[in-house]
Amino acid sequence: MKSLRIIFAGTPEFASAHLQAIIDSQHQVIAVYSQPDRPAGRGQKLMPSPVKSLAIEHHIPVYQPKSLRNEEAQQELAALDADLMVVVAYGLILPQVVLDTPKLGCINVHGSILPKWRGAAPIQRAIEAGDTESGVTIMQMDAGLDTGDMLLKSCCPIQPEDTAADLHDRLIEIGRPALIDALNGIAAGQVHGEKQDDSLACYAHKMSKDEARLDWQKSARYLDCQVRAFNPWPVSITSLDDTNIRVWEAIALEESSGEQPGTLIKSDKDGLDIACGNGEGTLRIKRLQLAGSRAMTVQELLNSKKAMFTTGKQFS
RNA sequence: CGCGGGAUGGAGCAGUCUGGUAGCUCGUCGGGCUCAUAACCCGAAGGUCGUUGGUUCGAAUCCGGCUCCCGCAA
Repeated sequence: MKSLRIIFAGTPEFASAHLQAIIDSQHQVIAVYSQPDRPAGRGQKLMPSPVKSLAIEHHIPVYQPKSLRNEEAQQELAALDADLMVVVAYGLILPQVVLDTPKLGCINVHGSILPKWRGAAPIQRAIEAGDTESGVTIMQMDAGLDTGDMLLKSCCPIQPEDTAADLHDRLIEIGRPALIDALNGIAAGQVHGEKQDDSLACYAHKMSKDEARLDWQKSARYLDCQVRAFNPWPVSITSLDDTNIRVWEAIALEESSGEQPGTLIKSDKDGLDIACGNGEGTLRIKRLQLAGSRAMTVQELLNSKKAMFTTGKQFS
């Protein structure tokens, strides 16, 4: 079977895991594209992306243009003379010129079953929406946002307690072999694209901190999903006594109390039970984090902060 | 030098300002009560107070260096 000369473009860990899979395959990664180093972490130190770090480890040349819209970057890419470009969570828009540059075009690994959840945060939005199934789709890229012809799909269930981190890891597990299958198929000329049905499409908007606050008017069922979708980032928050509390783990209970939404109705080792909107259940917080401290279970926290969580108090 | 909080028995914290040989809640172990218990009662074990220098008669506590953790901001 023919070995493809591949340019890999990606940035976060989801991408680096797929890069590793190609490195371990018979195909050859001739160059890596990743977003420019960004100030990250405390102290705003410049941090290389996971993809860049892995590429350096394997002595693969790294390119970090701010954009692929200018000719200089495009010529640089053309000079690499690649067969195919594999794009995974790169974060830059590829102009048509770039899509046409590699002999076999560009393919993308996307963390959803397209056409559902096109866009930046498919994993998180699927969990937030309460989906019971997810997967990865490998597609031939075109100029639209995740609108290209689908080459291969691999599905998996979403468990009721899955966080975005859990699903992320699972999609990596199924994404790696799927990508290699697709590459082998492409190398053998045996892959055929399938058009997406645009009428079934929906969009997964980028996660933002602004939507992280729990709205106690909403149902327990939804808040349960939100907490899992926002874990590990940006992490749902709520407030008590004017201090922010990050909510790492919570579960919806069926029972409703009739109390005002946001009211703490029970507080013990099992968790903090909080009334939700319109008699729509109760949310039990099981793991949370106060400013300056690590995330911990309610049981641990109550050993010292019992007074902070007396029943009847209002979360906002 | 982006702003800020923190490091104390296995866990979560108090004590630090106003230096004087360590306390709370929980866990663990033993015993008791009970038909029984995750409940209750009695008792016990367990800590070089992150590290390193300094001040002092004496430092968890005051001063300097270092390491690590975390919130904000990105």
